[in-house]
Amino acid sequence: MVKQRVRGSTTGRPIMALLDLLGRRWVLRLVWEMRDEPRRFRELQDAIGASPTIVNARLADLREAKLVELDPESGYRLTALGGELLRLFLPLHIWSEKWAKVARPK
Amino acid sequence: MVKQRVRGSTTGRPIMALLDLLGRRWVLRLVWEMRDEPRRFRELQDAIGASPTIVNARLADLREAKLVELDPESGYRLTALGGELLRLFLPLHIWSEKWAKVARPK
DNA sequence: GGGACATGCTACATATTATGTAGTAAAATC
DNA sequence: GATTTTACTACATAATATGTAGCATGTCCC
Repeated sequence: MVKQRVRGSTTGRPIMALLDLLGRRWVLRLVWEMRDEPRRFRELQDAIGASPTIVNARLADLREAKLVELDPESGYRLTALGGELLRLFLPLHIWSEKWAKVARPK
Repeated sequence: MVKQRVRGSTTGRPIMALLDLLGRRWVLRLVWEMRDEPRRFRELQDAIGASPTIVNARLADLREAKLVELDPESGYRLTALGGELLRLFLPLHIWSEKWAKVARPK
């Protein structure tokens, strides 16, 4: 699964590449599931309820992006870089509670 | 396109619903393209390079989530709520530059 | 009033991506 | 050496996105 360019972008600007990566199905959920501690492949699979095929593919994307790494001892975990990204996302948790009161998304 | 439940989640927790919405293809890009000013349907379509079918579907998702609204005078724009979400995302812009130096994602 | 244009949006055949289920291979544990 | 746990792959089916064409409404302009 080799791609020559950033999906959906001709600019190659980092923010576009990042939004593209984060916009792939299950990527945000995977990062979220790893927020507290390392998780095993099957744990992640069960937690998000996706097929092993796609869990594996997305973990590969995240590892290539240096956001996630596999520690054989403990499982998949966020890298230092991945941890930084997660911290940027943490405010979403609180905000989502407020948002849920206004909108009821499908 | 009616769904009974939040995709990929049985909990219904707001953060899961939010991550699900933001994880749909083109959603993050669409929000990003509206960051500065309202954009027309075709502008958005051209900017992100997706098909009108899916642009329309994602705009519908975003409108239903009260993050985006259509002003006939100026085009699609972020709601107050959508603006709040965007502000939470702005740090990503700077961070992505740093990230790009370390990882070269496909 | 009639043509040109911009608007949001739909139709639909094709291509891409995800699912669901089964299974492989290697290492650890009993 | 058999069972269990581990990451991961195969592959047929289903869901989703693409690409292209076009519709319907409104406004501008002569």
